[in-house]
Amino acid sequence: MVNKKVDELLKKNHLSITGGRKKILELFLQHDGALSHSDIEKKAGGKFDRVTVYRTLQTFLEKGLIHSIPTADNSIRYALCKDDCSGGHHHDDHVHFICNACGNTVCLEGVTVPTIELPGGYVSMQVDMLISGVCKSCNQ
Amino acid sequence: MVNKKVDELLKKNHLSITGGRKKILELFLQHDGALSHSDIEKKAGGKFDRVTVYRTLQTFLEKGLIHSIPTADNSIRYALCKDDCSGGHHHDDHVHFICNACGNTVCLEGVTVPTIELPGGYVSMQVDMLISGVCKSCNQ
DNA sequence: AGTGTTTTGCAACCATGTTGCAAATAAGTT
DNA sequence: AACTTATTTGCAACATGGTTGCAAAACACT
Repeated sequence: MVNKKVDELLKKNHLSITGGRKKILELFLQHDGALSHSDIEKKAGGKFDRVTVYRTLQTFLEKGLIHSIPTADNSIRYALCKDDCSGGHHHDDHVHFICNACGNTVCLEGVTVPTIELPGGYVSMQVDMLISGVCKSCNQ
Repeated sequence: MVNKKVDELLKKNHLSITGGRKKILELFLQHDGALSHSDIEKKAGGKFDRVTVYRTLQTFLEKGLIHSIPTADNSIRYALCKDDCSGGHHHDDHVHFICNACGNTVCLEGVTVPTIELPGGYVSMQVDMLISGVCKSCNQ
């Protein structure tokens, strides 16, 4: 049951179990891809206030339940962290794929970010890869 | 002289030479780092209308003079394309570094984006790398 | 200098994101 | 189950970011 999983996740992260949080977590679990704020608002059917959605996403981010994906069109997307993003503030490096055809964004879990040689003096703390192209579903 | 270079760049791209465009190009040439829309507005000292800045950036993007850099905080930054981004719509892959200390964003020209093995069915068209950490200047 | 095209500034508008505060809801206790 | 406290929500209001239409100004060309 999805509902049970949602409750567990919230409890594990010391968050009050409320309707809004449950609904948004469910959406993430169901969708299997990244969601933007407006995606969530639409899918939730106007049932929750805009502000609540913003605050919930903010909370989930801080607790490490989701991570944010930068995009070129100024619309942050969020995706569930598998394995709780190794629990805490230190996020893993991610490879994200944005499909130009369907607009969907997915987090490629299997692909590892290669190590990069930076010029002297630069210290890397986090690496994000953004790959755009055509995804599996759209590629016939 | 910077002024001459600016004029040349505009002429080469079949753009009318106007005060606003010259000023914005100068800012990019001087700053050696990525600029956001609001950066430009501030640095230009309120001399130009907000709309003009937006439209100028849009034009520069289309002509391949600048490229946009996705960021995690929903504020697109723009940077000059060295070598005119190999002239045209096909942008090269870029590695961008965002400093958590000074907030500055630079385009690391020397670093090449490694080739990545994507899962079957995925076709890559463009790759962007976003590395955050501490930059050379801030690292003492 | 004169003419046609391009660019600018203004006003108005919509989308996105934030803050303060009172009302509502959840959690913990007896 | 009722009560108390802490947390969360919704509302209003605001700030910022970005777009569009249109008339006036600036530019390019002869």
